[in-house]
Amino acid sequence: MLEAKLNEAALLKRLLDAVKELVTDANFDCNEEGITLQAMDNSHVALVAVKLKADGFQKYRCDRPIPLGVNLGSLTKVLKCAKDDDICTLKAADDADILSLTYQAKNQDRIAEYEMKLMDIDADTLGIPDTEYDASVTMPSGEFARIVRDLSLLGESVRIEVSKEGIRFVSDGEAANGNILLKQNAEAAKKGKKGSSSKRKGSDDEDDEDEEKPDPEDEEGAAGSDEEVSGGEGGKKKVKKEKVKKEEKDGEDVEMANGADEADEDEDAGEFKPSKKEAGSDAEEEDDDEEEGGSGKKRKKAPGKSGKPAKKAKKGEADADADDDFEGVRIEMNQAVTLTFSLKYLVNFSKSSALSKKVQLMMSNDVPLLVSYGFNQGHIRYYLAPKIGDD
Amino acid sequence: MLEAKLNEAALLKRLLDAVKELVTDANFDCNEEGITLQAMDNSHVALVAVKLKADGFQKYRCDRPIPLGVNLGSLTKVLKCAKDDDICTLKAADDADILSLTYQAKNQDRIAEYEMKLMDIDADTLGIPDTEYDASVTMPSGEFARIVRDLSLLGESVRIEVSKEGIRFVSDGEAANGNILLKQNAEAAKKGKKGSSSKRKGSDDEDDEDEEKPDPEDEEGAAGSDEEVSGGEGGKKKVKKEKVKKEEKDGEDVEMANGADEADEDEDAGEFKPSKKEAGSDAEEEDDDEEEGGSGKKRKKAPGKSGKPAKKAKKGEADADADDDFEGVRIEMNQAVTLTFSLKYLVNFSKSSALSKKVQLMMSNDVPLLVSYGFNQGHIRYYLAPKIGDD
DNA sequence: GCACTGCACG
DNA sequence: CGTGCAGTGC
Repeated sequence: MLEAKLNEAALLKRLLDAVKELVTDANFDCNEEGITLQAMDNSHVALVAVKLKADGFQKYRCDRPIPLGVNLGSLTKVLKCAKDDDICTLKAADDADILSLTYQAKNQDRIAEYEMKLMDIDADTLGIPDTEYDASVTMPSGEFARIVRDLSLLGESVRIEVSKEGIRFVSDGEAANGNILLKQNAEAAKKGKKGSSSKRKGSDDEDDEDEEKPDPEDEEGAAGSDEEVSGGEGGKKKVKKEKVKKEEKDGEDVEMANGADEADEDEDAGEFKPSKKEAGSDAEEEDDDEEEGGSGKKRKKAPGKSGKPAKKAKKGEADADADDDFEGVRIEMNQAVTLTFSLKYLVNFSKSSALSKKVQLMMSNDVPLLVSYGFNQGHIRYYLAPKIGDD
Repeated sequence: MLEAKLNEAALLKRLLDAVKELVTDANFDCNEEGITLQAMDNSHVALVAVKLKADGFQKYRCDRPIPLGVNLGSLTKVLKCAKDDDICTLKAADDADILSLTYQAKNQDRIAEYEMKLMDIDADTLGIPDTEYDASVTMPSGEFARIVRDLSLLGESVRIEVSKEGIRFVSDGEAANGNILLKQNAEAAKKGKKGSSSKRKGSDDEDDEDEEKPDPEDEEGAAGSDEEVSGGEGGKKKVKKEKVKKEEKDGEDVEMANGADEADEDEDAGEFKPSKKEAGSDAEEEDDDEEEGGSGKKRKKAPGKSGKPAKKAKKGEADADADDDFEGVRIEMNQAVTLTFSLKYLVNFSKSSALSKKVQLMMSNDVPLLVSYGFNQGHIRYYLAPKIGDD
């Protein structure tokens, strides 16, 4: 039985607005740790991962893992019936094919109940490769949205170049070329709000639950992250373990083609290859890593990139952006990275701006880009394989 | 070499929004006086003329005349990448086939550079007949836009009747007829802000550079109008010289079919006939008038209509609307005029409302309507031949 | 290939 | 609420 009480329906509404264009149906996987959703987009090029932590709810109870197969269009409609500040309670029986949503006005004088049919969705939930990234850029989410929207007018893809200079977005189109350079704000380097100098790690990614160790300084560290990061706080915030394990889900992991860490299939950059749980062979690849959670770093297969001293990534905070009021651009990198991506997807990702004032881009050469928006209760992350060649 | 720095990208953005639906490609003709664009619409029924004065730029330099052949769709896209208040710099080498646009945030923390391919456009730039108009109506641009949009729902064309009574827009549609009468505001007559009674002329048209004589009382008189109008200030503001010469452009003038002044080809009301510069014969027609600028009145070919004592038209002001805060409808006329126009085009013209709070309609029987929006740095004008008969 | 309708964004 | 863009149908 699931019962999850959310203080503001707005969060769910925004999440669905962000995801519904990318995916039509998906499982909301509920377990005692919270609710996660993972899905590939319809053309299997991008991957979305949403996490809502149990302790972010006003009340949360989930006796045993339940996958709620939802048509996102339907859920969006139902959520439109909620006011932004309604208290929203989700309920489902263990065996249910129905999800109940209750909207309760804060002033108690209105209660609305909706019931939505659930569906059986083939869980092509996936194991997300645990990757270390060579570059992490944190910037205002609105700015990111604006840039990719702008460049999408000119061409199909954007080359993102991260260097000491800053981050540059370049698009070559038929009729026009464009390039936008954002320099790292000077203050970004010294803004050691969380202790170590520029290492504030300032990411919205609060690292997946099993890999990070809660960082006390972090506001959201309290949110119950139980994963440990590789380096001490000194290093650049490189995500040590981006591989999201298929927690509680056994055997359903899918291999991301570009997740270079486990298998060096960098050539697959063009598209993720989700393996259904039924595809035992593929699943195995990831499964071995699945169960270990406590000790961080597991699964860091691409050690070469982690050469730099990883600082104690103070990730762990879903609300990196929430707590970090720094307005500018922060870049943390071990080496320069240049990658090319489809703008169509980035534009889509950038719809999540409503969820966070900041966005974090994590990149390594030949590895899928991670675009991460963190908020108090969790995060939404997108993975997008780079284009190969430089088309 | 051209380098033009505009303090607000918004101006260019609005200009392109206004023009791009009418014309797909056009030359931006740059010379030391500024930048002009003249083009017929795709079906050669309407004509647009845009002027941006050199002194309206924060910085302007143009060593020698350069025509920049631009695809307006592409330029629109590139301009969408600018924020309204970005400082926008246009650059082009003399021989260039590339236009560079740089957007600089006012706060300096972002610099975006775009390069757009230019094209060779057959300069069917045209000489715009210098017409005296029998009636001039200045009204809020939003009101004009609303009226033509409304009437376009009912029918294809509108009959515009200007009389002492006011200005009336009449549309007869299949299912319904409509007519809207705007009376001249009483105050318009006495609002002798500039000296003579209602003659404030309040037009957005600041008359092309060489034809007007600056009128001291006019706020925008300073804008450098050097033409004199026929009558003394007492008369109605009739535009004495609407013929836009092809400044700096030699031989490229085209004759507007309906420009009745030179040749009395009123029968051509249906469509403009642009003559390429190659068409030497046509060009000559207008060229003779081209060079005289200082002494007003030149080129007043249709004296018959100027029978009334034309008041000193205080045109010359590009920012007629800018300086004229008068909110109502002002009519200045020598004789009643009734003309019928295609609403489709008027609706299109009215997209320029973003550029000016006021619009000026200039009409004479059987002559193309001039719809003029003035702003601080210049103007945008549209010419539309009347429908013949009363269909 | 063009036009119309629906969806999404500002 | 209005405008623009994309997808579908004719």
